[in-house]
Amino acid sequence: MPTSPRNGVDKRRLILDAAITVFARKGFHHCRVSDVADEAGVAYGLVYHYFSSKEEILNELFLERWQIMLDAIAAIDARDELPVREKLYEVAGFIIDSYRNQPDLMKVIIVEVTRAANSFGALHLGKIREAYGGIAEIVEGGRRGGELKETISADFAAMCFYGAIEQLLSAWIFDLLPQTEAEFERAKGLVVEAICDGLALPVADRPGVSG
Amino acid sequence: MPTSPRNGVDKRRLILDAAITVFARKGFHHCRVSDVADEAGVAYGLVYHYFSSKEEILNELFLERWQIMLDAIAAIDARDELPVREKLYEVAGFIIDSYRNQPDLMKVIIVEVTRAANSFGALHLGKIREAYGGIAEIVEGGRRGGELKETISADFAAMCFYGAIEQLLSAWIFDLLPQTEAEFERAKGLVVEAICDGLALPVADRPGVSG
DNA sequence: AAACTCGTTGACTGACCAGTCAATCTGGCG
DNA sequence: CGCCAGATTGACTGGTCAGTCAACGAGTTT
Repeated sequence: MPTSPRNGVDKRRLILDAAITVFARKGFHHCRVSDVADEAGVAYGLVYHYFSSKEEILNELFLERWQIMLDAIAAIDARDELPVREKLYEVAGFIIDSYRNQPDLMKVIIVEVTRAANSFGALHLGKIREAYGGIAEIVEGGRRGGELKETISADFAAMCFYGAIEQLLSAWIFDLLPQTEAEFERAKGLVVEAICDGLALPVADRPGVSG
Repeated sequence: MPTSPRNGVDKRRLILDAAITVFARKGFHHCRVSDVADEAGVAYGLVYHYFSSKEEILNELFLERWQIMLDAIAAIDARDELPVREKLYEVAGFIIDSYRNQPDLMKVIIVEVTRAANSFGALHLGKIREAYGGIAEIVEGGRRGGELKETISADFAAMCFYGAIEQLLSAWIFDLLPQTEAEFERAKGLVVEAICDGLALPVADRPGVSG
């Protein structure tokens, strides 16, 4: 797996970045390896010098980014001084910022990997499960601390939380929701509020029936 | 678009059902049209007698099922006597039962269509948007009736709700959660509780600090 | 029974494309 | 310089597969 750049340019990185663009634009299955090579401004064969197959490129993109997220989740959970709600806010914030900074990459990961895990190896399923697990850890901490209720299992709660975030990203990816800086920031708080406090108005606050 | 069966058997239906099985097992992109034909016990060419392309089969499967769901959501929303919470329970129940009764079909729809809407025409995006819209209508009704809070928009709330459910199905599809009758039933209530009441323990109920 | 309709068959083709490979280039080193 | 290692090139191949099509067959009509 050679990595040393001939001149100042890391061609391997160039190919990975080109793949992000191309996979995001045309979809993994609808693009050719030559599209990636062209986008990278590199000869067709060079792609196979650095990667053993088209799928390995996708693999690499996924694993690289996913690991960063797993580490971030673990780091957030380790900050014992934070209340759960803020930990969850940090997690939502991290994922949303990931999309803000690298929308194409996140699009590829969500559209081509996260929901297509059957086409790929069990490797990815394991990694995805780890993310659930990390969030579940945070929830578990909140339950132990008496901040979260016990009626909903940590795993189930983590799933709802992650599901809401992924749906949010999907909505952005498919242009069903506006993508402005303000919206990104607002969404962080909203998703935490929705999941932590729920949608229901507390009975005490409800208007009288004759209202 | 011919439909009349030669003998008692509707070959078109046979092909559609075979496609569900094959798409679910190998994935849309990783199976051949001949796999579908074989599974249906039908000649290769007959597939093209009833459908103009491989994609049209997937189209048909998606639209057929999705429309049923859209109608169900609208029907649930129309039952004015129900409180929002029960409407949402009905929606969650409908989708979960859809998976219980036709796991392969739901797997295909979620894995190949719902999250891959970029590969397909805007037709599907519109339909998916309609589902969000239908749920948002229900939420909107709940807000008008003073049952749900106003701080979270109906669209955003609908997205969280649908996202949680889809993540739940995904977890079943990829075998990350047990799939028993009891689990299916329990999940219906849990997802509504999580989304309506949230995960947080009301402050009043929290144990004392010196607990 | 001849003619017609249309469901049904499966071999075939034409295009596409992932992956290979032999040749070429470039820079470093003795 | 002469040689080597590794980066880079792009034409080529081998296999795959979606979609076509000419022929066949089983009812139906006249």
